Amino acid sequence: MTVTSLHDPAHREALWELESAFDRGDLIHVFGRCTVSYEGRAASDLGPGDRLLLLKPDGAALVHTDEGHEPVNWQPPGSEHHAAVRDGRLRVRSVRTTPDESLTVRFSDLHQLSAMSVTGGRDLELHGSEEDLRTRILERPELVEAGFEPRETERPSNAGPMDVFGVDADGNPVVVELKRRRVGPDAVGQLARYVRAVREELGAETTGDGDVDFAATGPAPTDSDAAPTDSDPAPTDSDAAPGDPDTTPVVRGVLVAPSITDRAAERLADRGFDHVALEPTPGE
Amino acid sequence: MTVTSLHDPAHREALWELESAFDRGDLIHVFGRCTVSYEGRAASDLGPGDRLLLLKPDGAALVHTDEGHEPVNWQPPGSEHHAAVRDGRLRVRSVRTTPDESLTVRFSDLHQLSAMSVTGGRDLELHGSEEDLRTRILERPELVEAGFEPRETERPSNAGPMDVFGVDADGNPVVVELKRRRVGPDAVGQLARYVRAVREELGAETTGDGDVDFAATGPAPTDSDAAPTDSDPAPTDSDAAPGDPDTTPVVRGVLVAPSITDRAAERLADRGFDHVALEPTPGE
DNA sequence: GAGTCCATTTCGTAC
DNA sequence: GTACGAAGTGGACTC
Repeated sequence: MTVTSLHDPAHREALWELESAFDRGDLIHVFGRCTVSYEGRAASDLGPGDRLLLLKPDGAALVHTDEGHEPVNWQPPGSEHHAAVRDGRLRVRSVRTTPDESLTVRFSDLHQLSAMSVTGGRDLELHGSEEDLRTRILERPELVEAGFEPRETERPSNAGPMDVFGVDADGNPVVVELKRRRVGPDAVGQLARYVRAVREELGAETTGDGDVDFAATGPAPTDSDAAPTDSDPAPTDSDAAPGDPDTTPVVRGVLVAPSITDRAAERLADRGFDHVALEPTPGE
Repeated sequence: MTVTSLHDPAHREALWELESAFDRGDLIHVFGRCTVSYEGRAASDLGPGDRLLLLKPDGAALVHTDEGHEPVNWQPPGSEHHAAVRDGRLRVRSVRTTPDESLTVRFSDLHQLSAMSVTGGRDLELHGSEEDLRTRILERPELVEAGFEPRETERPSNAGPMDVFGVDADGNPVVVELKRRRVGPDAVGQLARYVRAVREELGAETTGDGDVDFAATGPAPTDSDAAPTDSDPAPTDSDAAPGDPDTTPVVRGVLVAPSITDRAAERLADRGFDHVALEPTPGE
């Protein structure tokens, strides 16, 4: 028997079944009229209504109405479920710590209670993620631009790890930020942080260590010193190449995403960065 | 009768019940062994296992395993549910457009099917959100700092709407960014965009329109956003009146959040912005 | 519709 | 545990 189901159970009857379902590690479904209150990172109250309460053996609790993708209230995995009868009514409380949070469901009517034993795979194979985009680029770097050579992924920096780090055809360092979908200005800010970190590194260290031979200048000039590539003959507003090429470390920023918003494009242009339109998987 | 429940139904029996439950607008729960496949913005496959499929009358579909807060697969509200029997097995498909996406659940075994009619409130009263923090500040501006005067909320700008805009005791414009919880460097970037936008506005328009009388500087230099660097040696806060007070519009940035990460603090200092530690609701 | 930003985001992962 | 970023993010709201 993999499913135990009670129809319109008495509250105390439901309590017994709940307790034993907790012990069995079942997935539990309680449908009935209830109020819900939550207190923790925030606080909330929900008046009377019919809802579905899902209690998982890993501690997760979900309260669903008949609308929406998201549960109206919930408790994350790792919580502890407790059931009791107070004033003749079933009360289910799910509690966790760090942060201290508790979810309380008070039932006035119980329509159905089911306890289900669950077996089988939980691993999802997902395609089209940012990781797929990275793989695609590492296998075909020319999709970024002709002559691009990836050198590192998740390269650490003061601003955190950057998605892909490499060099262009001219040997200039290139920071690549990947997004699996259309992006707004925030992604440009993220890219800018990484580029800035690399510029500071090169400016500070003044070392051409490793196989990438960068000349070093003083601290990176104000900005907008990205190098125009041949294929990109006019970065909208780069007051290009002011100083001696020999002493100019050009750290470029490239945002790879299927598309970008206008505002993102502006910000990208401000910084002298490039956008490469690319999807995580080769469409069709 | 608010609940219809079938125990170990035949697949065709389940199909009939599903169809009529769709018609009734019921909340539907199907528990059984199944495989799941999704295709749309991304694509995924899930091997055989016991799962709970929740079908809502608004078009939402959720596939839950016995673990996790998040459904392993889903379809958002607005989708259309279709059920059929293929090769003697129940197949449920949920489809939507814009973007084109479909979720397919193929059952090999049906353990239980329930259809529930749902009535009652769905409105949640939530406390402790960013909006509560804004309300708190508008009612007690001194929590930001002595002499602070809020002038506008959701003030529009080139960089989007800023949470709170006002002036400090010296009449300097202040951009306030609110966060209900501890924040990282991204929030500083967001604040910086707004401050930059206001600076450009003041620089560009050179008009003291409205009741706030700001003088104007030249337009912000090319970058000024990502390059605090050397030329901008950490005006820790209110580097008050360096030049002629008459021609110096000091646009300040204030991040209001319960706490911030180290990196965020660095970035904040770089920009010369301030942090005010404040919770959405008065503690206790 | 697209753009922008909040969220009790959740989730994974590295430090 | 904290920090940081991805997500089929979802959801609300504006333009």
